[in-house]
Amino acid sequence: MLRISRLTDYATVLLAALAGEPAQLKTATALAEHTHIAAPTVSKILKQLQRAGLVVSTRGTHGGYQLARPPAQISAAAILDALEGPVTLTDCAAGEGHCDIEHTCQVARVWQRLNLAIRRSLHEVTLAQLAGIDAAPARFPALEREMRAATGRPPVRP
Amino acid sequence: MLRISRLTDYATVLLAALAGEPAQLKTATALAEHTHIAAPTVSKILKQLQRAGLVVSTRGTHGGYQLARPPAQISAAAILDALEGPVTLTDCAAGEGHCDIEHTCQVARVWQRLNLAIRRSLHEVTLAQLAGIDAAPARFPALEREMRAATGRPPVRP
DNA sequence: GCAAAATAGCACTAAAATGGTCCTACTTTT
DNA sequence: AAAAGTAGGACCATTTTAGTGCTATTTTGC
Repeated sequence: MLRISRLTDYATVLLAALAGEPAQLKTATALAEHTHIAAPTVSKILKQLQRAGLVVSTRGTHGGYQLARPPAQISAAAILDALEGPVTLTDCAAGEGHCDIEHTCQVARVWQRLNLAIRRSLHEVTLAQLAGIDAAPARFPALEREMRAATGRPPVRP
Repeated sequence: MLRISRLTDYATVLLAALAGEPAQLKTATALAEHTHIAAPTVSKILKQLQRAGLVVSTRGTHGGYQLARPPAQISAAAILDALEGPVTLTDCAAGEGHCDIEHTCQVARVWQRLNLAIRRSLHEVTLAQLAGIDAAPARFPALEREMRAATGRPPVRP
């Protein structure tokens, strides 16, 4: 849990490779060689990314793939959505609660809220940062401090 | 992805039920009836929670389970760890990078950092909040604002 | 106009994680 | 000794995930 699927990880690596020279077309096989990911898998992922509008493809002899937007304009959330669709932390959340403890059970509510917080974080991470071509590294420094302020107590022990 | 397994969700519900009257022993079957989770599954989960030290068990005729600590001292991170072990967002992270783009590829690094931020958030959420018996609701308000400050740019579009 | 080089889309298979069940052993109380 | 409970492990079914293969379709170059 709280895991990124391997294909999604591959996708970020492929996009990072494309982010190197955003203007240049790269073929699926070239990307496969460069990243050491199996060629059919690369193909499959690029098709999904194309459908999601993150890369544009050119067919024909000198065809290939390139980013649809500059790396700073592509968020990690967009990549995850492209590969895995919009995901929720739990499925109980949207369902009709048929457990006896509905009224006292905040569980689903809290998960959903946390889920939203995570999605927002993902939204702030850009491909430029993932690819390491952005001067400003991705940082999440104040999360802990903020959480503590919000919950009004010192951190509990694990 | 970014999903909590159903068993982990069940575990939080069971713990929330136990958090109602922390002093009281509850049997596995009683919890099953109360939460509408299948009895063998409840049993299985409680065993795992016991091994992880989140609940204590008493055997014998009037045995049962109860929380090992007050609800405010049990974090969501501890629950996840108990059910799923310490999780990483990707496995590439700890491995020896054998892709050609190592030097320019920050992918693993960023994922790890995000993973850490999420874990810290989970660490701040207490069972008391999950169970709704705490006056202060779990909130993650400033995450977005903080991220924006950290990355120094306006939010990208999805 | 035809061949080559590329992507597009689909279906299918194999493997792994997940969820759930069952059975047997141990412990405490009556 | 019996009953009520937990402990632990083996086991199976289902679903999800990862990967492969095949057949179009499009563009370039000769």
